Amino acid sequence: MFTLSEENYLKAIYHLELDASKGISTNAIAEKLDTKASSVTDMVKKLSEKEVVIYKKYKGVTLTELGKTIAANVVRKHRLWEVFLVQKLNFSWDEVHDVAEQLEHIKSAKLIDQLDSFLGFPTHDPHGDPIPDRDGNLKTIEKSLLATLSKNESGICVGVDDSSSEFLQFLDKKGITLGKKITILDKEDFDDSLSILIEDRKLNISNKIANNLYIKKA
Amino acid sequence: MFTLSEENYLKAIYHLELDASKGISTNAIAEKLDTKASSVTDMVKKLSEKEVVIYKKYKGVTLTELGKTIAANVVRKHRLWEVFLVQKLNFSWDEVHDVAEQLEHIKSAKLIDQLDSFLGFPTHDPHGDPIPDRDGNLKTIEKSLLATLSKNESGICVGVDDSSSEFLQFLDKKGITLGKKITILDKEDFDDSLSILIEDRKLNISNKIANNLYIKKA
DNA sequence: ATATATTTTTAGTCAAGTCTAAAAATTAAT
DNA sequence: ATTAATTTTTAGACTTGACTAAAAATATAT
Ligand SMILES: [Mn+2]
Ligand SMILES: [Mn+2]
Ligand SMILES: [Mn+2]
Ligand SMILES: [Mn+2]
Repeated sequence: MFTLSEENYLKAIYHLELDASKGISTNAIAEKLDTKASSVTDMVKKLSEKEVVIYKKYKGVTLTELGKTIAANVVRKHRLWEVFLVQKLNFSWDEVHDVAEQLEHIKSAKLIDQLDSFLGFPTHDPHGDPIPDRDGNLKTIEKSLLATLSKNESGICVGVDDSSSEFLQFLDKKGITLGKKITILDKEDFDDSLSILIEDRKLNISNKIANNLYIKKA
Repeated sequence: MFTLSEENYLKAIYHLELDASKGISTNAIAEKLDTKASSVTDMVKKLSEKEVVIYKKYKGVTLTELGKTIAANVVRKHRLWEVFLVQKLNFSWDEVHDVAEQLEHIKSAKLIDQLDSFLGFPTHDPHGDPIPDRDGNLKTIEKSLLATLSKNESGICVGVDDSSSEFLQFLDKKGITLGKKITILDKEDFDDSLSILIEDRKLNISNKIANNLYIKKA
């Protein structure tokens, strides 16, 4: 059994490994968990003892298969709870993360299986992130940052990169939500801003926004 | 903000105060929480610092109004989650307690309000225990132990005293569930066992069982 | 290649929560 | 009213997870 802290470390390493081929550095973990590098070193030794990470001094850390499974399961729980909060309890997508951070540590296999079923076996959370299955596998869909699309290309908005509540609330204000069709009308070379058509409405968005929105090309 | 441990102590004291007029003893709390008296003394001092209990050395402890409110809210969460597990996730009444022990510590006012609403503002949990409202008030219904009813009296089964999973599974096996009508057909002086009619079925039950079942008299 | 900067680890400390063993206070029994 | 038994508190220690400051290792720059 793993403590709340251990689970959070495993999850952090899991997320960091998704876009990093080498071993994960002490500092990277410390930054992600908003803690100190010395604390990370301590914990990483303990996780290594428990055989959920491989750790060589000064060389960074990688998850073992067991570690990966445990981390994926925490992520699975986090995302299923987020779906629950949005679909059943009328939370908006910018309100769910902090509560899910707590709920992801509840221990009960039956609870999570039944929740999954109750929600109709969702494949993605409210931010478009994939939900790992019971074995920790996640099927990623083909998606591109809106900023990488060319003029006249179009697709469906399927996710966000930054899921801070500030960004999500901004999207709400602009009427940008998952599932909507977006077409690039024009790209401005000067500041890389975009003129887009969202459903049937015209909108100008900055490059910063376009770099945080995922589109599944049509 | 209160830690998980502090919440568990407050809840234990809350439950103990329900049937005890004097101050709650260190030992009683230790037994309820399956911990040592010395640990209780330490924690009780801390709770006293935080003004959620009144504590005088060797004199036991009582909850302050603030302490009562916090404890009642934990109980509210515990029982609402139990309802959720049974009504929405198909748990049986003997499976919910341990998971609810974890869920009761999740911190989010919105979560619990929405859950309450989602469940249709239930007044009682799956074991017949009342659910405190947002202010910590609970309306107790008139109920009597089955063992105290006289021959030919009848009523509805509305709760259990012992809610261990062993007892609950025993009741399941005998077909005794909340909401069913029970009539006393006969009482055996020799061993205080009862012959009862449950709905339209005849059943013999021991005094031990009858002392753990609550009936709302017809 | 050597010096400088950065990263990582170690060493020592701390708070929360628990424990055991011993001392002190209270309660019960003679 | 003493003595004996029980309950409660204190004292000291341990574990987890964090921190600061200093030392050691690695990476970068001249
Ligand atoms: Mn989240
Ligand atoms: Mn998410
Ligand atoms: Mn319960
Ligand atoms: Mn209950």
